[in-house]
Amino acid sequence: MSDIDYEDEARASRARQEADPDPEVGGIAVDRLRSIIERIERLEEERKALANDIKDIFAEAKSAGFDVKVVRTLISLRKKEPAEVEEQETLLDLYKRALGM
Amino acid sequence: MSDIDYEDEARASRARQEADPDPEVGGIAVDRLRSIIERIERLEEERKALANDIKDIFAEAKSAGFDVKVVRTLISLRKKEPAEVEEQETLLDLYKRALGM
Amino acid sequence: MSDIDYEDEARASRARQEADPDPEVGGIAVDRLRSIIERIERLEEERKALANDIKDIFAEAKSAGFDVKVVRTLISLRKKEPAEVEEQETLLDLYKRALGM
Amino acid sequence: MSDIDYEDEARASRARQEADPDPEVGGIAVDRLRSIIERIERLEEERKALANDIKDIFAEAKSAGFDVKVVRTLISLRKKEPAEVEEQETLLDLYKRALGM
DNA sequence: CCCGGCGTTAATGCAC
DNA sequence: GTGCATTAACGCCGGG
Repeated sequence: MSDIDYEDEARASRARQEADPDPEVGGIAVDRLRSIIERIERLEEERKALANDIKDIFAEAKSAGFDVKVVRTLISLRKKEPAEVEEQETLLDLYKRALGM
Repeated sequence: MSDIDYEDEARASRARQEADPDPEVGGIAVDRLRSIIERIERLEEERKALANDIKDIFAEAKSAGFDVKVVRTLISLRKKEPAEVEEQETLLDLYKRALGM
Repeated sequence: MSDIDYEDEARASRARQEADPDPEVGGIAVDRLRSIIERIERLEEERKALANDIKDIFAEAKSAGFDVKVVRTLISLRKKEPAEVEEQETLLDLYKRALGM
Repeated sequence: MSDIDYEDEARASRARQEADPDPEVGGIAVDRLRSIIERIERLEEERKALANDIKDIFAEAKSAGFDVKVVRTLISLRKKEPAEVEEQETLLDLYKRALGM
């Protein structure tokens, strides 16, 4: 363990931020770390907001009488290459027949 | 199975979209479904863009010498109530001691 | 916070384990906790072993020329009620037609 | 698309299973596929049974007054190398201090 | 008894 | 190609 007083360091860090081009605490580039974390947190908030919006739309779909699971399937199909989808379906049928299903 | 010709229906649907306030195909409120799916797809694109932004920042963190896994831990800790974190840590220590760890 | 010295308690606990029918450390039923954890760990090991076995079989399937993804789909279909599968497929077709897909 | 009648093939396949060392349906090694799927399904059943056992033990832990979440944390810590855990904790503390947390 | 939320787990895509 | 990290699906759990 280091004997640096990090509380004091933290206070001092803020005091010298204009003067020091690369302030460090315990060998850590404080401002860089803080910037990284805060940008990520901001973006995650936006992501969460979008997730909520999407959830709301699924709820709307449900209340409009659509089968939500099927709507999800449809969306995921639309993401894929049609040729790929066709290929997989063909193989699935083949395997089913092989098993007598 | 219905004997409606859905191909024709699909074409007809597009033709009468201005006139018909609630066009349906096979009992499905087409415009409603289309709207739902397109809005979700749009939001998912935005979500994906944000995910990429976040990934870039983690890459930046890594190249700046930070331990990405620890940065993640830090961010997740910041999301939680401090009291909750403290409580869990206290219990964890208690259980560890009980087991002689 | 308790003022019990857990280090001492831990040592004492080991000393009295034969004598005490319900040994506790810091209010924790030590043997109960240890039993719970060890049983879970044992079962998780078995689970992991089975997961490896399954992975091996998928690898075998792949090297035998089967499309692993399709095999997975097939297995998941077999888990579901046929009526349910049929229902979902019917709805999916209906939605596709509604969207002119 | 092939013009083979898979229904007939499936019936025929069962008829010749003793005689034919490598029966195929539509180019698929039927017995091989069936074997793969059935072995996987069997192993998955065992996996599910183990998962249930584990769940029961967590329920037991809960009713014995243990904090289930903390017990999970404890188990996951025990899976990791102690040196690794120590390293991560040290870094986490360092980063926290750098941020004045 | 059903529903939504949460946590876990399997599946996909990405980076090395 | 392998392993890892993310993301979507599933099942359990608590609340209405």
